[in-house]
Amino acid sequence: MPADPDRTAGALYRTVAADLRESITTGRFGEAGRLPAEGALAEQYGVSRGTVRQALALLRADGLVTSRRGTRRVVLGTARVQSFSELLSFTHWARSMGEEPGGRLESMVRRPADPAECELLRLEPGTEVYVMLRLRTLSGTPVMVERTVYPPRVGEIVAELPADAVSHTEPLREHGILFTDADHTIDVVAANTEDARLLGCRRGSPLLREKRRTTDPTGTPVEWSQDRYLPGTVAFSIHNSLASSALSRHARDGD
Amino acid sequence: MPADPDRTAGALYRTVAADLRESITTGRFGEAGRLPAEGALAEQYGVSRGTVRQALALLRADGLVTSRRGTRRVVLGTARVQSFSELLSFTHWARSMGEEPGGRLESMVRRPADPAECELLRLEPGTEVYVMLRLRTLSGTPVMVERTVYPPRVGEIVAELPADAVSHTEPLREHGILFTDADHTIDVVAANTEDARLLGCRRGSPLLREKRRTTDPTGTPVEWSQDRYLPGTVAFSIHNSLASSALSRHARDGD
DNA sequence: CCGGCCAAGTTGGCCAGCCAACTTTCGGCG
DNA sequence: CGCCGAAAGTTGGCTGGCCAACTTGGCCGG
Repeated sequence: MPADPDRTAGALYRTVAADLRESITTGRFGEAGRLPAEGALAEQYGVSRGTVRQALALLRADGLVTSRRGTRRVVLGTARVQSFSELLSFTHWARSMGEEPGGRLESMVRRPADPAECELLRLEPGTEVYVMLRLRTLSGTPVMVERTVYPPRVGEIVAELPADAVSHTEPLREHGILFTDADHTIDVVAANTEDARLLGCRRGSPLLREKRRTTDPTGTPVEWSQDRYLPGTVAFSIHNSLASSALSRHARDGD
Repeated sequence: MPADPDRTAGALYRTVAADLRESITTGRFGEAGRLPAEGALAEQYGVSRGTVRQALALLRADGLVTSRRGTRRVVLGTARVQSFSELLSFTHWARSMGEEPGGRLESMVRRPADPAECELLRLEPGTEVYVMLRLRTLSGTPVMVERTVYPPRVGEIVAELPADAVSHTEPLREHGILFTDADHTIDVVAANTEDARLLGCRRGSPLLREKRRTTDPTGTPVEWSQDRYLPGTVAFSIHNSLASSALSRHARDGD
């Protein structure tokens, strides 16, 4: 699967968006320059203005351009937003940076879900889930501990994978398990004994935690994961704007 | 300014979106139920299908509903996405949680910008900037240290505010300084001596850091800020999907 | 009873057009 | 020279329509 989803689909507006994105990042419109008018772009690409507007909406959501009534769009930044899969898949992300991803399976157990897990994965109480613990490495050095809970349908497939499989999301996709929507929560926790042992840090030392709940196109949860990163190895980056915002700030209230 | 931007604008699609959002969060369509068809909604609200689609695009971006070709939309979650201003303004955010925000100005100095600041705020080398250091509190207890660099146009206004002003963004808005787009980067840092003194923690103890660069509608940077939160006081939450994604994961490479 | 095919329902995508709101520019006038 | 107003340019918003792609459920035949 190509890295850029804009290029994959046959949708016209994604093609236009991809082309504009490249023009922007290569500086064709200048550092803080202005884009051609919607009408001009429509004529240039041979599409309707509505299609151009769809393409520009993608760029605006990524924080590449501003847009307000009355003036041409202005280049905001020469973007770095990766594709959705680079965010979900550690493997994909690592490779896009030119690093060699690795994973060591520590444990994989099957047990009844606790009430909280049932709620998150939307399962009947007592359903069996698959709980995985993996140490993830970049070019051999440990950077992250991954604790993932899978519902049966997904866990059955993951359990069959070889223990040294680097990527789990890719085989899952081939089995028809699709990841399309994810909710992330990011905060700080202290390393517990297990974290410390696996990551080679001291117990109590700070880790960047990403909690993630992923669903498939039907809205069915397919994954509930807690990833704990060593400081200095990763940072999360988000763009938001008045036009549309998916980021929020929460008070923490336990796990 | 009302909390919900959907309600403020006269735009039809925002009104529809706000109404649908409420219907979803009050569970009118069920926990994981299905929405009425676009056509049905169009008739119900007396608008065209295109307008309904615009409204639904907002909900999809917020992670409230899925959408795929062939089936009705499905409720994903009963959302918690706040308005854009609740993310940018500590004051607004605190009040929406029922907490009493406070701020103590530690220092406000004017000095030439260093090269990195010039780059970020897009200023000529050597331009004078205003550097602010503030301790932010929730109901009296310190939770965050805020270090903000303002370009002259903005800094001049902030410098005139009383030292005990709780909110800075609100007065700025009244002076015509608008915050519309922001890039956030989230990671972990160790508290330095100053952080430790202000927050009452130990030097070297972990803090959740949010770096933020905010621009106005013209794309001109108006703020560059580093906020450092005590662990356990805040968490950041993001939704992303295959359809559109503004979140990304980065390798850290210094500040 | 099971499986496959077909039709209805639904969303994705694209087009053409219209008007309103807003910004910028430019020229005229004081 | 500077201010103000008009006009041109541009994006936001909304309508109505059309077809394609896809999902679902039911019908029919084996």
